[in-house]
Formats: sequence, structure tokens, C-alpha cells
Amino acid sequence: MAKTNHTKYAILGLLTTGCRTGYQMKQMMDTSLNHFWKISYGQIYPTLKQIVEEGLATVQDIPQDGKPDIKEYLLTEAGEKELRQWLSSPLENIPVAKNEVLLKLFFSRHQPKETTIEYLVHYQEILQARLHTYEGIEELIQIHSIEKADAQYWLFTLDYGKQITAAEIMWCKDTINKLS
Amino acid sequence: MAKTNHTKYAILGLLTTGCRTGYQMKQMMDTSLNHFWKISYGQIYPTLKQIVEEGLATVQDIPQDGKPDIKEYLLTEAGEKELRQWLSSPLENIPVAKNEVLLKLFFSRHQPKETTIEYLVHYQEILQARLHTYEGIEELIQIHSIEKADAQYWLFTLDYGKQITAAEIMWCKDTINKLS
DNA sequence: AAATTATATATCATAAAGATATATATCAAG
DNA sequence: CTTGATATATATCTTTATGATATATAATTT
Repeated sequence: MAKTNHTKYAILGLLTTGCRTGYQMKQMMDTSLNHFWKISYGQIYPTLKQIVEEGLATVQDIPQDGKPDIKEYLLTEAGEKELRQWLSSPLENIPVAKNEVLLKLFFSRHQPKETTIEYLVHYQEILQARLHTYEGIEELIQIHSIEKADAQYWLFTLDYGKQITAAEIMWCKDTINKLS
Repeated sequence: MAKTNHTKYAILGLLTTGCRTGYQMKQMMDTSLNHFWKISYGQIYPTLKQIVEEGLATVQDIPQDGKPDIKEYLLTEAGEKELRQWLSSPLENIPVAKNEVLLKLFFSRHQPKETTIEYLVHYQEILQARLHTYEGIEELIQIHSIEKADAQYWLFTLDYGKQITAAEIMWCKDTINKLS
């Protein structure tokens, strides 16, 4: 995985949403962006350091009683500019989304049909649960950020999640039928 | 990315489809599985070595005139068993599919609506092209492997690609409309 | 009172992506 | 007919990402 480095831009973006610590960014990612992105601490902390070095954000150490200092990050002018530049940069590659279910299905002639049907049913359940989660996030956004200019765009991404997941569920049903 | 190692199973699977060299596997992946998986030489060759060490495949060196030897791999009984075991193992995680378009959209209040619309239009074009590619692959499968037991499953995965891509295109249209 | 969860930063090992190196044969274009 | 591009084939390198774990304490739950 050479070259990409979307992490940097993800973090610059998160800095515009009120997140000020690495921990908050991870939380935000896992609650509100988890339908299309993820990030690990192993990326967050080194990238934050790098971002400060590049002058795209500033840090302030806030000592805590006993606990490790909170490092509060704030986006600079340069950081905002960098974010905007990335936003308007053209989409290059669009890599395929790897899908373990399809990888297994591709080789499924090597197992009984029943087993294949079973795991498609299981997959469908997972997707259904995911759909519910998305509805939960939707409420969260609508409650917490009615005033935010972000809300419209956040809801667009959720819409994507909902529509695509619904399509996946339909495909599951189709395929189970064809196998039965 | 600790833990997963789907690469090993992808390769075991490819060995059941007539692929005998690393090069052929890469080709197969890039033509017939590229709508849901990808693999690099940096994964293929070390994994092939490992698979042989584990007794899941055998190698035979076929000397070429001047060119590097062809290493022909064949699945063993143990390899087939390992593949079947993986096929029937439960789906655990199902990681999110990371989507750069959505990441940008999430932060798009920081740019003019026109720019956002532009890249959604561009994305839609990419998806449309992808849909055509899938139809091409479909033909390829139908021509080359009418007799193969694999064909049915391969077409299921393509169906997935087609249905999900169609849903994505619809979402693009929707979202462009909402922004206009 | 004990156990778990939340807050907070940081690093490590493993896996994957993408690029590049090496070498030659074949095919197409000028 | 020769130059350039593409196809065949293996292999390795660096960068990036993932998931796990380490550390330390407060707050909350059992």
C-alpha cells in the first residue's frame, strides 16, 4: 500500500468537525464515518505528529492529573488550504472493495450448496443489522447537528450506505433463491 | 493488517481453476476476480513459497530458454482440504469497504457545490464504465467455461458487481439532484 | 469491593499495495 | 527491418494500513 495516504486528509477533515484529540478522532471515525472508512491509532498518532511538523495543525499540551497529557490539535490556515486542495483534486484510481463473501462464493463449487446457502443467509443477517446501525447514525446526525453545515453531506454518505446495503440484501435473496 | 491472510486461500482457490504459475494467478485475478479482489506479486510469490512449505501444493521447475524458469504449482490433497475448511469457516468481521468518494463528500461543505457535483458526475461515469467491464467479464465467463462447474458461482459474483454498481449509479444521480 | 468500561497516548508485528528490477520473446508500427 | 511496446515470468522493496497490545487512571457498573 504505497502512495495513497488518505489518512492525512481524513485527519485534516476530522479537525474541522470539532475533534481535537487523537482519541476523539478515533471515536468520531468509529461512530459517524464507519460506514465508509476506518482508522487505527497506529495511523492517527504518527500522522498527527507529521501534520504538526508540516504546519497544518498546532498542538497544545494540556497536563492531566496522573493521566497522560491531552494533546489538543487545531487546524491552521495552511491545513485548511491543504484539505480544500485535496477535496478538489480529481479521483484517480478508485480501488476495488475487497469482499471476503464473494471470494468464498467464487470457489464455492468445492462445498455443498447447503453450506453456501447458510453463509449467504448469515451474510444477509449481518447486512440487515448494518442497515439498522445506519438508521441509528442517521438519528444521531439529525439530533446533534441540525445547525451544522456538515449535516447535509453526512446524510448523503449515510444514504449511500443505506441504498447499497439494501441492494446487497436483495442480491443475497436472489442468490439464495437461485441456489435453492 | 495483522491476522487475516486471505491471500493464502485466494491462491489455493486459484489453483483449482487451472492457474499453475504466479503470473497466471495475477492475470486471472485482474480479469475475472477484479470486481471484488486484488492481489500483488509482493503477496503471490512469498505466499506460494509458504504454501509449498506447508505441503498444500507442489512445485515443478520447468526450465525455459533464457527466460526465468516457470514454476508450475499443483494443489495437493492437503491443499484442497485446507481450502474447503476455509470455505466452510464462519464469516467473522466483514470490514468496511473504504470509499474515497464518500470521505471527500463527508467534508465537502468546505468547497463550492459545483465542485462536488462535478466529481459526483465523474464518479458516475467511472461506475458506468465499470458496469460495461462487468458485462465484458460476464461474456468471457460464459464463453470460456460453459462446461465448468465454477461458472454458476462466478456469475453470482458478477451479478453482485452489477447490482451494486447500478445502485451506486442511482445514488449518484439522487445526490447530484439534491445538490442542484 | 471488584470488574469493566471510558479516557488518552503510543508502539509493534504482520499484511497488503504498488512500484520497480530483471530478462527475454513476440508483435506492431514506422 | 529495426525500434518500441507489450506479453511472459519471477522476485524484492518501500510505504501504508491493520489489529493487537502496552501503559495509566478515572468513572461506572456489577
